[in-house]
Amino acid sequence: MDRPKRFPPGALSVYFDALFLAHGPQHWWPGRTRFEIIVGAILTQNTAWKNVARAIRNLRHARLLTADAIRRIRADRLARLLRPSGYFRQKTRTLKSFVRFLHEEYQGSLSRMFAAPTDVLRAQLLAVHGIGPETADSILLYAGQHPVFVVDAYARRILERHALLHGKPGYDEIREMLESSLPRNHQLFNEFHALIVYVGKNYCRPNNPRCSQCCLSRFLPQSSAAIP
DNA sequence: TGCCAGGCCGGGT
DNA sequence: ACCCGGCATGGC
Repeated sequence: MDRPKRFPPGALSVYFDALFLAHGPQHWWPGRTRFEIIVGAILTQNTAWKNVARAIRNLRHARLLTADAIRRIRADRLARLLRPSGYFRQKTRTLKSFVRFLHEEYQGSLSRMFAAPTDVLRAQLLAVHGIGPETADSILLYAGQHPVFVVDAYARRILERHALLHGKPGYDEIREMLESSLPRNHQLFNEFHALIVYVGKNYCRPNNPRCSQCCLSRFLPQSSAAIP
């Protein structure tokens, strides 16, 4: 069992500084409460945020942005409200599963839940139907301030574009590479992931020649900076 | 008009 | 251990 692979020393820190200087703080995650952040993390699975915002607005108007309210509401009514976010039957089931878990394991208390050790809570979240690695880590980081790096499609694409991933690393391998190449600081992981999403949305898109804007290659040794 | 968006699961090799 | 189809809506 060897040490996780790492990125070139210092490269990620310099990249982060450049992104932050260029684009400023992103104030993530969008959401007024921890529970709303969790709901957003579930609803945004493979879905444009604009659609998620609609569904969250529906929940807010129906006063359903608490775990207890979601636990008590009928599934068919919840599903109607979630409709704009897509996959609404799946997401109804996932939300219901999460609040049941929260109720049974932590008496419905997010404070108690987030007081659990990161690795324990991560495993528990992954056991909830509909919550996978990215959703679990988004919940841990953005709602709970646990220091985990969220690996999403944007992060993967940017790293692949710059030939920083060798072979076909899985989610956890990429996450460990990122976490072990940076100070383990939840505020850094928060801002870094948010900036990656910003750059991914605006520049580093498939077939976009302006992908040079995502800049990562400028901060790497020539040997690892080859862009496909 | 098709293609895509801040994934995840289950069944098949 | 991978690979794939299904899940669904709204925007560009």
